[in-house]
Amino acid sequence: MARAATTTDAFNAVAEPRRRQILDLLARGELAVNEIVERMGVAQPLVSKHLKVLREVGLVDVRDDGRRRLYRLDPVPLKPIHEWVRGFEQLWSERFDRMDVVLEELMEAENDERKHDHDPQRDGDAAG
Amino acid sequence: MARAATTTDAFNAVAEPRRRQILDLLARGELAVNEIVERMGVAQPLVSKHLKVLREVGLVDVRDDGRRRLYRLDPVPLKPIHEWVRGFEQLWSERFDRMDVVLEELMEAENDERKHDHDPQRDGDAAG
DNA sequence: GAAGCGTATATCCATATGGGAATACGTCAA
DNA sequence: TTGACGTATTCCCATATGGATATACGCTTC
Repeated sequence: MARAATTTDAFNAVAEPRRRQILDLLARGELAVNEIVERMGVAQPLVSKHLKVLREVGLVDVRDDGRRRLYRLDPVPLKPIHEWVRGFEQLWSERFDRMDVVLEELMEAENDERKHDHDPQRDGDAAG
Repeated sequence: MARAATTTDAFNAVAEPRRRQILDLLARGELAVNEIVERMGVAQPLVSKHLKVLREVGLVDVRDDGRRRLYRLDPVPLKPIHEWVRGFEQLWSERFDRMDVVLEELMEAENDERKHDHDPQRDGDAAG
C-alpha cells in the first residue's frame, strides 16, 4: 500500500534530488544546517526534514556544536546502490564492448587488490 | 508538492524493489509478462503497472509477439545513477586507500568520456 | 532572566503511490 | 463466431510525501 517510505533505504532516500544535493555538499566536508540552507536556497525547515530522512537511513551523522548542529556524510549506505547499478554497467559502457579488455581490467583490479603492486607505466597505449 | 512521480527519472523508478527485481530478471534476456509474473509471484496487473513505469523512464522496451508482449532491458537510464554514486565510492572502498591509484583511474575515466568521439566507421581497431 | 540565534517539530495541503479486484482489449484456437 | 488466453486499464483505498507556515526547543550572550 502506498509507496515505501523515503526512510526505508538509501534507494528511496536518494530518489529526492535535494537530498542528493545535500549529500553532494557534505561530500566536501562537515556543514551546519544554516550553511546547507544558504547553499541550497530553500527553506530551513525543509532542509531539516531532508536531513532527518538522511539520518534515518544512516547517510549522515550529526554532531552538536553549541547551538549549531554539524552534519557529516556517511557514504556507506550508498554501497548497495553502487553494487546494484554496477551489475548493469557492462551493458551500456563502451569500455566493455570487447570482452578481452573487460577480463584484463578485472584481473588487473584483482591483482591490485591482492598485492597492491601495480605497473607504474601504462599511459602511452590503450584506449586510444 | 508530494513526492516526485516514480516516472520522473530512473532514481525514482528504481527505488521500488520489485522494479529492481524486474530489471534483474530482464538482464538475463527478453521476457514475456507472464514469465515475469511467475518468477516474481505477484499479481499480473501489478507487474504490468511496474512495467509501465519502467517503460516511461526508458528502462525497458516492448515488442509484440502474438498475444504476448516481450520486454527487454535498456540499461542506459541507469547511467546517471551509476555516475552519481560512483562519486562517493572512494569514500568507502578499500581500493582507494592509495591516492595515486585513485587519481589515475579518475583521469582515465575523464579521458574516456571526452573521447567519446571515436571513429564511427571502424569498430575493429584501437581500444586495446 | 530576557533576548536572539540556530535548529527541530507540528500542522496543513495536494498529490499519487502500490496493491487488490474487476474488467476491457487484442490475439489465437476451435 | 465463440471461447480461452495474455496483457493492459480502471476504480478503489490507505498512506505519506515535499512544501509552506508557524512555533517550540536549546544554547549563548547580555
